[in-house]
Amino acid sequence: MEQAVAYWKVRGLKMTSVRKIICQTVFSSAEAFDAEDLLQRARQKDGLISLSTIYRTLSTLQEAGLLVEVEGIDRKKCFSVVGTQTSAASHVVCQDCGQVIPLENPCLSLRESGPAHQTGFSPKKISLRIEATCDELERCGTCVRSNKTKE
Amino acid sequence: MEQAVAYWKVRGLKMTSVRKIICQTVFSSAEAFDAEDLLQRARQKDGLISLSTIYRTLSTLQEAGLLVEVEGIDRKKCFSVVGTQTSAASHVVCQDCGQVIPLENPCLSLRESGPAHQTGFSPKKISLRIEATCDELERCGTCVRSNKTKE
DNA sequence: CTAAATGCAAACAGTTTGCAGCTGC
DNA sequence: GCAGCTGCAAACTGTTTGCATTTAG
Repeated sequence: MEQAVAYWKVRGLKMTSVRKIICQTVFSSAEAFDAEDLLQRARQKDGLISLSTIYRTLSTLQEAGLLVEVEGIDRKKCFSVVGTQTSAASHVVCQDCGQVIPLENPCLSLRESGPAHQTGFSPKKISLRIEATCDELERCGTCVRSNKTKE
Repeated sequence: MEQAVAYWKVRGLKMTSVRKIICQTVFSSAEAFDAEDLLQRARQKDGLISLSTIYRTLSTLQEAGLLVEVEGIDRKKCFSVVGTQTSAASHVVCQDCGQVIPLENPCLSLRESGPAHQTGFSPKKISLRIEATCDELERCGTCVRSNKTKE
């Protein structure tokens, strides 16, 4: 969050009230979210925020390296907050509820960049995407996560 | 190729001339391709083939487990022929020329399904996507692959 | 006061779908 | 001959963009 502010300040960009709200919402997310989700949640604080602003803000946060993009189950762009990882990210994408859960995977980059290098490429972003079904749904008929009692 | 024929036969579907052409084209591809690429190439054999048929055929080949989907650099759906791999696939996606190159990565699934399992999910598809830049382009100013002297 | 940010509506791109006619079996 | 396939054009969906207006610094 402070990093986002810093990023904007450095580039001579403005910290507006809308951006503040979006940032607060973004950085309090445990899972990945798509633009629509974020709009929903941000509008609870300011009902006028528009989708385009959401997209624009997500772009800059991504450029700032504070978010990574993941493809959701329905091909939507999803975003998740990056921790300390450099350029590699792992996510589980649930086929049942569509939820996208970040996974710790500290050595992914180390492990996987080698082979790519050997084929004549320099890896820039590595992402592991695991599409999966929810065990709980399988057992109980409902998936706790699908009711989005989140945050 | 024979597998595709078999798949259709089993399901009571037809082997048409259009499908034959599309299959030939698909299964002679060294790299991943998107619908447009495939249309291009298939039309060299039959100038009337339509995009919708391409999409529809790609879908069934994917259902048949003969193709996997990868996200291209421009967010297009790309497809690559699966070898013997089960449910895991690795690709390098070149940021420079957009080409998508399949990577051998025999143990990916073994290595990566564990952690997902522990979080309460059963992995169904695992895909490793490495977005990279082309070393050659970096050195020489042109990327051999970008002129698509392929196949 | 000026450059940047916003909301809105319109534009876009890739993909999917409905339908009338054609084709394999 | 009937189920399934095809091409076309139209519909869709998520995302991006142009523009007139507002706002931070």
